[in-house]
Amino acid sequence: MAKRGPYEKGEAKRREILEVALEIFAQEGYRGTSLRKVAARCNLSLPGLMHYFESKEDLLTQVLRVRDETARGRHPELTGPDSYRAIVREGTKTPGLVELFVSMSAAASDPGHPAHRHFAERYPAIRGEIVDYLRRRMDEGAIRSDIPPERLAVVLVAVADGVQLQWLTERSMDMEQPVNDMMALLAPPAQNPGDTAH
Amino acid sequence: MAKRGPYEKGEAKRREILEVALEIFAQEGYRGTSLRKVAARCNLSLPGLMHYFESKEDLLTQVLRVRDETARGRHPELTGPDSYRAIVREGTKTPGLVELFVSMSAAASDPGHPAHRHFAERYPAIRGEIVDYLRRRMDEGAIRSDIPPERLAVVLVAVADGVQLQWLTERSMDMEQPVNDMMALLAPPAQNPGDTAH
DNA sequence: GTCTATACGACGATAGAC
DNA sequence: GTCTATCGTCGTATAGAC
Repeated sequence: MAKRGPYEKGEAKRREILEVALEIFAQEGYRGTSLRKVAARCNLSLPGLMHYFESKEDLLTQVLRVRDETARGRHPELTGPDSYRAIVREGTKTPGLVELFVSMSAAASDPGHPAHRHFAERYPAIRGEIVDYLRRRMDEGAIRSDIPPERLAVVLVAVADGVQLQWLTERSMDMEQPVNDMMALLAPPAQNPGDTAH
Repeated sequence: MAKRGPYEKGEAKRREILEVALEIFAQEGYRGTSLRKVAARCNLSLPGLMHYFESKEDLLTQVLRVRDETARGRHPELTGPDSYRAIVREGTKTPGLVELFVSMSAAASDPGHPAHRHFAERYPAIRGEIVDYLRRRMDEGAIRSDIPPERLAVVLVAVADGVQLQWLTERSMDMEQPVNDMMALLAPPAQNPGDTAH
């Protein structure tokens, strides 16, 4: 609102760059793709491209952010395992972006890396959503409640991420099955005779 | 045995390089550590170091292999979750090597990358060991058997890897808890009245 | 604010002398 | 087996046109 005039075009260009970068990484993979190549596809010189970003790491982090938002925004109605399956199904088609995600996870070790903040905020947010889902299903009695939902959320996120690591080298791997198995493990154990059974 | 003479010194030097590299990556992290720095600590020039390896990627892959072997070799008597806990406890002290592992996982996407073969062989091997463990515990009745051990192994490896990803940005995270929770989830459900109960 | 041109230092890789 | 020298490319930094 407050920003008008010159900002308008710049912001549009910035988004264009991010989308082009996203596309290139998806097609040709993140490794071996230089910023000069990205700049060329935007009809820009390298410094021209860097005018919009503080560093390469900054650009990559924003690419990751855009990827996250669009992936989730495409299926806002899905929740719980359904949401996971939809996201995984798209990840299968863009291995380069999965590679980017994993690479950034490693780079984000450094607290000074811009992606550090990104992951530090995203993980709690994602786990929070999962906790909400789990609590709801626990109240319904559809999920065992002997382990607190906060701890289960850590496990579920780990399964989702870890499966991607295996899938990167074993493309034949079914990324949905492990999460399905997890949900099966979360089914409540057989009730004791005098519990809530009729 | 068969290799004598010139090979002897070369092999020793090669191992020395790998150990020095392992040490540097553990201390200063894998990123921002150039091969020239590794070479310097070996009293070698860069080409002198590269005489022993085909490429940087090749060297890194071998570092990863050495790390794997020594980590497992240090606790050969442990099995199942105990083995995992021991390995995790060492990983906590060397974040640089965890970072290296995750980075290599991403790079190994490319079938032409030397680490691709490494992971392609290691994952089935690790899962195989887990399957053996699970089968043993299933026979004892200590673990539920409604999901085949091969599928559970995928889930368990995913949890182990995925927890590391979260831990890289959230160092306060307890890496053992999720695996403990997984083991709790694997406990057999309460038996039906007419099962094997006396 | 937007962008090009140019240069810089460091990287991994390689050729060839010793 | 190890070196010096050099190459091409990377991300980055600065000067200045528009």
